[in-house]
Amino acid sequence: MQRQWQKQMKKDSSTEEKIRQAARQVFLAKGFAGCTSREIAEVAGENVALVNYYFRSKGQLYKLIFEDALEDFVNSMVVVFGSDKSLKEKMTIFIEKEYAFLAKHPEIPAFLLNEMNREDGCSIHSNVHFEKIAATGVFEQCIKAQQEGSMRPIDLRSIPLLIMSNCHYPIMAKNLIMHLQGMNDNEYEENLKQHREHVSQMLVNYLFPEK
Amino acid sequence: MQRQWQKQMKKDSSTEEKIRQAARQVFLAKGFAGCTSREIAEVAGENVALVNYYFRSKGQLYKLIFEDALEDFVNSMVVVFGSDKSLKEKMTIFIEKEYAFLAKHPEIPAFLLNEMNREDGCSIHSNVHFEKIAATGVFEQCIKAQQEGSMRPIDLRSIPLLIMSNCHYPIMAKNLIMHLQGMNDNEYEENLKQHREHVSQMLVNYLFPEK
DNA sequence: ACCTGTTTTAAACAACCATTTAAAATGCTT
DNA sequence: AAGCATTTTAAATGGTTGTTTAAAACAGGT
Repeated sequence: MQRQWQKQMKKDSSTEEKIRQAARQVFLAKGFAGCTSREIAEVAGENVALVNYYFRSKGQLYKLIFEDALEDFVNSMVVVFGSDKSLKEKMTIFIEKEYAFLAKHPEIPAFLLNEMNREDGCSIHSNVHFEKIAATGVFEQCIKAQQEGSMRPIDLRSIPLLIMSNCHYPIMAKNLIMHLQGMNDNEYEENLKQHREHVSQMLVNYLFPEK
Repeated sequence: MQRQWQKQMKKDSSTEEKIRQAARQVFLAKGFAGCTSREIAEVAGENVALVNYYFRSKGQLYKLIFEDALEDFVNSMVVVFGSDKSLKEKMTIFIEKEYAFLAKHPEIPAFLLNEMNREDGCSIHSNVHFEKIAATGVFEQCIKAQQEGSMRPIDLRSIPLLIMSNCHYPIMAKNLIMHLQGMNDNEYEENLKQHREHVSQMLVNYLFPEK
């Protein structure tokens, strides 16, 4: 007996959803081993047993959150690459959007990265994410640009790495750099704006050399 | 009653040192919350109680390892900056050495970074590390180069960030990138060599523009 | 009001955690 | 060989972990 209005309710404010959101918040902040089921339930304002009632186990819930975060992460790329701009424009826009996205979700890169390094971690068992990016045709666009000579002829696999390095690291390493350089939060955020411009210029200059 | 030869012994193969090394290995691989005292003792091949006997607590031992790793990390920078080469040369050499260092200690960047993001984590309570780098005079060298026009006049705090982003991220994100792009270990390592060249060229081109 | 399936609760569970204890083993000095 | 401090051990401590249980509360249909 399916009651549609109940299913709808689930996606909004049900206990299940409250726990899911609490789990996302806590897992992203502290990682799998760094938190407890009880902590998640507490943040959700619900009983501990409900975590297992709705999600069977802490690990199962974690997998769900991981896939969720990975999807957000990949989607934030796909949007830009799927447009019909030139490669140079796409990259400039992407860097802009990526910095904006990471300002809202600063924990995602480190979360995914750590999870992939965890032994027995949630390895990525399908290439659906890669295909999503490939489906935008951005790789063909690169090959064409390289043939035309407008783009530096480098291994295509190095390009995402160059971009991600310069977008993700400054967010992930905020606390490390801040402390090492004796800055405070405001100073760092201010510096980040300048830094974004340098990253943008540097990458464009390198990948699309003039002459 | 201090027995000097015993103190010497401690630094080599004593139980204390065995535990310290085991702790370093395990902490770097799994983080503080991701492992147990028993696991460390097991790797060291010693009794669990000895962890507390020699280091009082898991947290105390962790702090020791953290400082240790941070020092290695900073030292790997100081060596290069302290030489009497030109800035451009220093940077090229540094990137080379950093990639080599990280090939041997790939877990260090993520370890330090995560620790700095951990609530109640080992924040850096002294600026001795920063001063070690400053003492090489590399910052003055930068200012002079910027005044001469041989170096792009950007905020000095952005320069370490640019370099570290492009040196550390490709190591830290190995598993993530590998899985997303469907590569294997050998392919990634191969790609990394090319990538290092791009990083080197790109940074030099940007920071020391010709004309 | 009663039945029925779902949701929530407090309590209990065994397993494991970091740490402590007290006794045993070890090695050096005399 | 005896004495002594240091080192190592097995066992126990109290607390916390993820998960299960069984009963209670709640809902809608009849």
